Amino acid sequence: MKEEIEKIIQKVLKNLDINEVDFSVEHPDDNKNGDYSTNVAMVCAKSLKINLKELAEKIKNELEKNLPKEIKKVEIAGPGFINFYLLGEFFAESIKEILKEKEDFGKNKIGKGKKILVEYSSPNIAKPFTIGHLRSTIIGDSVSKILEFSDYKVIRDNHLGDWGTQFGKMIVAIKKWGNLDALENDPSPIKTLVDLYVKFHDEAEKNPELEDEGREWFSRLEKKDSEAVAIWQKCISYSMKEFHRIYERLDINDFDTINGESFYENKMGEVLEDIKNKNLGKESEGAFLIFFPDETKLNPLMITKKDGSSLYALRDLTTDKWRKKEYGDDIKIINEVGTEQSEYFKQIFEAEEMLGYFTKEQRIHLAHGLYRFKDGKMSTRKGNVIWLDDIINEAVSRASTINSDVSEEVGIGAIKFNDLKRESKKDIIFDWEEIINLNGDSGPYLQYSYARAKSILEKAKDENIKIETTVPEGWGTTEVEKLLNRFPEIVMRSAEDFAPQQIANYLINLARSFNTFYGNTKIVDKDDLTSPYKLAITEAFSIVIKNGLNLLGIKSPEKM
RNA sequence: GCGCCCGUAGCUCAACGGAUAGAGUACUUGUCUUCGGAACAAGUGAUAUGGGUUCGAUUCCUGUCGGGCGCACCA
Repeated sequence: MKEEIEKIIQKVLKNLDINEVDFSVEHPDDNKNGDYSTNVAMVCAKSLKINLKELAEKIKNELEKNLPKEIKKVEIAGPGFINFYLLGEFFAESIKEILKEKEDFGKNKIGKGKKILVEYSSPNIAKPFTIGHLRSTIIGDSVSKILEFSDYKVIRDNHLGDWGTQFGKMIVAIKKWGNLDALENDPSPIKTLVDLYVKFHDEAEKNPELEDEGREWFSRLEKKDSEAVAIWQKCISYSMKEFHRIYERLDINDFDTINGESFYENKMGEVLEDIKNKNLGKESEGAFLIFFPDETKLNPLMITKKDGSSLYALRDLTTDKWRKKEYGDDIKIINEVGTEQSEYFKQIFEAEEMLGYFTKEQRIHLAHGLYRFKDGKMSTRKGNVIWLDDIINEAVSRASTINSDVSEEVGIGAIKFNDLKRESKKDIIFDWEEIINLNGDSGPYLQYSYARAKSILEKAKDENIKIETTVPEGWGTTEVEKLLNRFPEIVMRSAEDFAPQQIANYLINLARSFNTFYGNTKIVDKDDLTSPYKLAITEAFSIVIKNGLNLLGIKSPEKM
C-alpha cells in the first residue's frame, strides 16, 4: 500500500510538473492522523518557494482523482501533511492473509538469497560462560533468525576462544597447583579451572616471572608440544560439554560452524605474507604491527609479539580471509561482540580493506553493552565471576511463581526479552522485577497474551463457532488490526538495521492493543465468542505474536 | 591526555529529521465477587546545558557539564 501511495504521488507530481522531490510516506504515530501520511507538500513548498497551503490543496485535489478504492479519504493536516485514511476492508484483507500464510506471514525478500555470516556467542575455553557471552548469544541468535526470515542465507558461526596466551597461563597453573587426574572426576571442572586461572593472576602479581612462563607455554603450544597440546585438549573437552548443556537449555544450538581460533592457527602464514607483500607491516620494539595512514584516528594494530607468536588480530584476519574463500567474495560478516571492542574492529575493518579482503560495507560490528546491576546483590567483585547458571536458575525460580509448568520457558524467555527489547549497544541495568513482571514490558507479558488468545480460541472451538473474516459494520480499523498489518514492515526494518529491538517493541504494542481490544475478562462474553470476525483477529494475533516471539528466540507456551 | 558510545518522567526503556515526545514501573483513583482480575480504564510526571543548520530537531553539527568503555605484546 505504501508503495502504491508513493506511485500515485509520483504521478501527481509529474502532472503538476514538479520533478525530483525527496518525499516520504510513513505511518503517523497517532492514527488520528490517518493510516499513511506524506510530507510531500512541505518538501515541495521549500524547494519551489511557493505557498504551502495552496500547493497542498493542489496536490490533494490531484490525488483524489487517482485514489485506489481502499483509500477512504485524503486530508490536509497539521503543518502541511497530507494524510490518507483507509477503509476497514483493507485491514480485513490483511487478517485474511495472516490466517492463510500462518508461520510464513511477515517473511520478506530483502536478503535476496545473499550469504551473511553472523559470528556470535563465542565463549572462551576454560573460562566461565558469563552473562557477557549470554548477550552475544541471545542477540546473535535473534539477528540470525530475522535475517533468515528475510531471505538471507545465514551462516551461524561460533568463534570459540580456544587459543591465545591465556592457555599458556592455564597450563602453568594446572602444572603448578592442579591435578589432571582429579579434573577427570571433577563434577564441575570448569569451576576448578577458573579458580586455577584466578590463582595464577594472584600469584603473578607477586611473582611477574610467571607471566613469562605462561607466554613460553603458549609458544610451546603453538609449536605443537605434545604435553601442552594434551592439556589444552582436555580443557576444550570439559568446556564443550558445559557449553552444549547451556545452549541446549537456551534452545540456541543451531550453529553451522563452531571453529575455534585454533582452527585458523595453521593458516596465518598467508595473511602475514599478504601484509608483507602489500608493505603494510612495520616492526616496532620487536613486535610486528600494521600502521594506518591517519595515525591520529586509528592506533596501530599489533599482529605478532616480539617472540613471534600470534595475537588475536592476526587470527581474526586469518579467520576472515578463510571465510571469504569458503563462502565467496561477496559475503557479509557480522561480529556480535561487546562495545569495548569498537576501536579494535575499526582497526580490523580498515586492515581488511587495505589488504583487499573486504570493503567496509561487508563488515559489521554489532556491539552490545554491559550488564550492570541495580542492587549490589550480584555485582562483580574482583575475581568473582557471575555464572550464567545462577542467573538462569534464578529467572526460572522467579518464573515459577507465575506458572510452574512452564517456568523454564518463561524464565528463559524473560531473560531473552529483557536483552532484546532495548538498543543493544546500550548497557542493561539488570532488575529482576522488571524482567519477570507479568504486566510490564516483559517476555512473560507477551507469552501471557499469546496464551490468553489461545484460550479464547479454544473456547470458541468447543462452542463450535467458526472463524470468519467478513467485516461487520463499523469494524476494521481498531488499533490491533492496524498493528497486525504492520508486522512484515517491522520485520523488514529490523532486518535492515540488525535490530531485534524493533520487533520486541512492536510485539509489546501489539499485545497491549490486543488486550485493550478484549478489555477486562468480563467483556469476553458470549458476544465475543459468537463474533467470528473478532475471533479472526484473535487467531491472527496469535499467529503474529508467535512468529514474532520465534524471531526473538522465545518460546510460546499455549497455557500459562 | 586522545578516541568511541551514552545523557528523555522518581526508576527502566521507546520515538525511520515531522504533528500534542510514547510505554512499563512506582504513586493516586475508578471498574469489580474472575468462561484467564496476574485484567481493564483514568490521572500526576521528562528531552542535561549553551549555540547553529532546517518550514520543522530528542534525532544532524558545535561548545560545556555528567556517565561508560577503550588506548602496544590480553582476547
